[in-house]
Order: sequence, then structure tokens, then C-alpha cells
Amino acid sequence: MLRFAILELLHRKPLSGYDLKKRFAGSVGFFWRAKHSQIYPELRRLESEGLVTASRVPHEWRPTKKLYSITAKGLEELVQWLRERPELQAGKDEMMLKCFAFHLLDPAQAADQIAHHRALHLKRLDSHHEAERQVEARHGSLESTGDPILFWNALTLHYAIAFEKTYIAWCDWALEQQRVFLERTASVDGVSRSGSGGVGSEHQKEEFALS
Amino acid sequence: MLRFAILELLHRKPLSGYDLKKRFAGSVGFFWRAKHSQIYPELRRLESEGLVTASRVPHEWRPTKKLYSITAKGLEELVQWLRERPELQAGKDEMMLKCFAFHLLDPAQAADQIAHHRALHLKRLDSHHEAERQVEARHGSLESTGDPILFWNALTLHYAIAFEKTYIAWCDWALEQQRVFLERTASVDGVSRSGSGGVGSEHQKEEFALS
DNA sequence: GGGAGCATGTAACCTGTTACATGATTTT
DNA sequence: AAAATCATGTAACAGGTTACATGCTCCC
Repeated sequence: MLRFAILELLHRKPLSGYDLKKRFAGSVGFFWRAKHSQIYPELRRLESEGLVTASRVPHEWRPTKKLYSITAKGLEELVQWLRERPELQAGKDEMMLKCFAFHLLDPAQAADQIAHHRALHLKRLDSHHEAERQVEARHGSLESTGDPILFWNALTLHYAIAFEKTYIAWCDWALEQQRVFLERTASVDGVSRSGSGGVGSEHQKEEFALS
Repeated sequence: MLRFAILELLHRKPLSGYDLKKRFAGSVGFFWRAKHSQIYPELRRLESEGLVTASRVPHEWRPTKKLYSITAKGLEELVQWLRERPELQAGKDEMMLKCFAFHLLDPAQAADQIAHHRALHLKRLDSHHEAERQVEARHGSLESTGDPILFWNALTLHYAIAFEKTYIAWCDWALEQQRVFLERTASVDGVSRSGSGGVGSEHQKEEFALS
């Protein structure tokens, strides 16, 4: 997979391993990332397979760069990959995994975790909005561009924004639900069950039948 | 990470490796999964660390089961992990990675990919809704339950649903945007640029400055 | 002098997937 | 008779992270 992300970036413009590393911090980085320790060996492999070519670009002061360019064969493979239908993939989400187990935490701690995570997502949403603003300032809005590269870039960025908004909305909703839940359970059986758990509580619930 | 998912499931009820495998297909499986080839060795490791205990349960016809239970030490580690704040993690999304490169595909193929993916997500949304319906039928609604386990289960399931809805809405929006884009570019420069790409087009765009 | 940025690489390790391997029972 | 379900495991490989390793320039 990584190879295709690299090939796509090289199609836009020849780049060094170092340049690629930076690309994975923004734009394409919303959907795929890699460390330099993974990028450099992958570039070698791509070169040995004839999908990219390298050329050394010496610079007087800085270290010599190796600029990689995509080959015709590389572009072919990239396009062929694009034509394949991707499977529905299942993401992993550590926060939600924890949330699944929050009945073991005292309610205040659980709420704090959610609130904290909300703040992280809000920060990322802001940085996405900032990115969107910059793209629009440079290249014009989605509605006016005639460049397909810009167009698809804007679409994917929009997805990243929609995703963050959904996450934040869920956090708000979850916090509200928890507030209601605590009020309800407190009034139903008083002090004896002060909230939603603690380590000592015993549960032998039937599993959910989720196909 | 996997170890904590396993410990949480074992806290609810003692399970075999095989049972765990099935759990990862639903409920907790929305956020974390594992194959049996990963589960069995992990259970051994957990046992050797004293976080779970195993007991053999022979059955007359079926193969002998190994039932694993969480220990006090295991529960401690689980709760400690829950208290740690998870980092904002960056998911990988193959479909969006492709989308990022769709300027290399002809517009009809790109649209087809999106429509196909939309269908997959819709299917998953339906199965989530079905799961929600079943949970409500068995245990009552989120608004009425007094059980913290059920409560947090319902919250996470709701997230999975919200996520799928966002994805589907994005697909619809993207298809509409593409339609508009194609009309606009067709009318602006006629036949010469028939849509958004093809393999031969040359682009040397500046990179996006996405911090 | 210290830190950040440029620039490239390797090695050890951990995680996860695919494939191999077995064997009984139940359902179609 | 074939396929699915129960049930457990191992081995080879692929993908990814962390840490190690180097060295130069520019800015504070």
C-alpha cells in the first residue's frame, strides 16, 4: 500500500525520501503515513523493480539529495491499483476500545477521558480547517477549480474534516448521555450503586449477539 | 493493545480462544480485531504473566476447551491501561488514499469506485442498525438501561453508526461534486480536456503547505 | 554552545496476516 | 458426500515502530 502512496506523490513531482517523509505529515498523511525508516528501504525496492528512478542531486552545503521519479512502469502499476476495488476495511480505534471498557472506571475519569479526547480532535479539526483555508487562498475554492488534482485533494480533505466533526459530536453526545445515565441510576437505587462501576463489581452478562 | 481487548472480554465472562475469536467479529470488533493465530499465542503470554488463568473443560463430543479467566492482577493492569490517555491516532484509509489519486482515473471509473464503496458502507450500516435493534430488544434502550456495561456498549455502537453515516454522506456529496466539476470543466474548455485525467496528463503542481 | 532542520540510512523488535496442520461432529 | 462449525495450534512472512547512527548548516 505504502508503495502506491509514494508512487502517487512522485507522479506529482520528483521527490527525495526526506521530501516524502514531509508529505506524509499533511495532505496524503490524513489517510496514510510512514516513517523515514520505512520510506528509504521502500524507495530502494521500487527502484530495483523499475517503478522509480533515482538521480543524485549534489548541493554545495546541504547533504546530497537523491531525487526519485516515477517511471512509465510505475505509473502503470499505480493506475492498475487504482482500478481495483478496495475492501471495506475495519479501522482500529484505541479510544473506542477503552470506551467499551469504561464501566470499569469511575464515571468522572471516564468523562475526563472523553473530554480530553474531544479536545485533541478539535485541535486536529482546526488544523484541517487551516489547511483548507490555505488551499483555497492559493488555488481557489472547490467550486471554481478546473484542476482535477486540486479537486480530488479538496474532496479528501473535506472527508477528514467531516470525520473529525462526527467524532467531536459523538463526544458531546456521549458526555450528555453519561450525565443523564448517572442521574437516572443515582435516583433509582440511591447510594448503593454510586455510578457505573469500580474495580470490584461483578458482572456475568450474556454476550451480545452481534452476528 | 490486543491484550487489553482480551482482558476486557474475559472480565465479562470466562472464554476460550475460540469464543474470543467470535467476539472480535461483533461488538468490540468494531474497534479492534484479531485472528485466532494471534489470539492463542497472546493468551499463553497472558497466562505466563499471571494476568489470566486457564482451565481445561473436557466435553464428550467436542474438542476440549481451554477456558480462560481474568485474574486480579489482570484486572489491575486493565484498569491502569484505561486510565492512560490515548494519543490521537491516525487511521489509514485505503479508499481515501485512492481517492487522493483519482485524477489519474477516468471520471466514470472514479465515480464507480465511490458508488461501490458507498454500497459497502451502507451494508455495514444496516448490520450495525440490526445489532442495535437486537440489543434493544434484549436489554432495553440506552435511555432506560441501568447497566453500565450495556450503557457503554450502546455508546460505542452508536459511534460506529455515526461513522458509517458520515462516510455514506461523504460519498453522496463527492459524487455530486464530481458531477458539477465535470459539467463545469466540460463547458469551460470544451472537448480538449475531457474530464479529469487519464494516464498521460502531466502535472508539476506545487505541494500543498499542510503544516 | 545548543537546538532545529536537512538528509540518509540500518537493526532490533513488535504486530499482524496468510498459510499450514489436524480432527471430530453436525448440517445440507 | 461435501461443507460448515467447533477447537487448537505453528510457521513464514509482511508491515510498521523505535532506536541507533552520522554529519553538516543555520539561527538563537
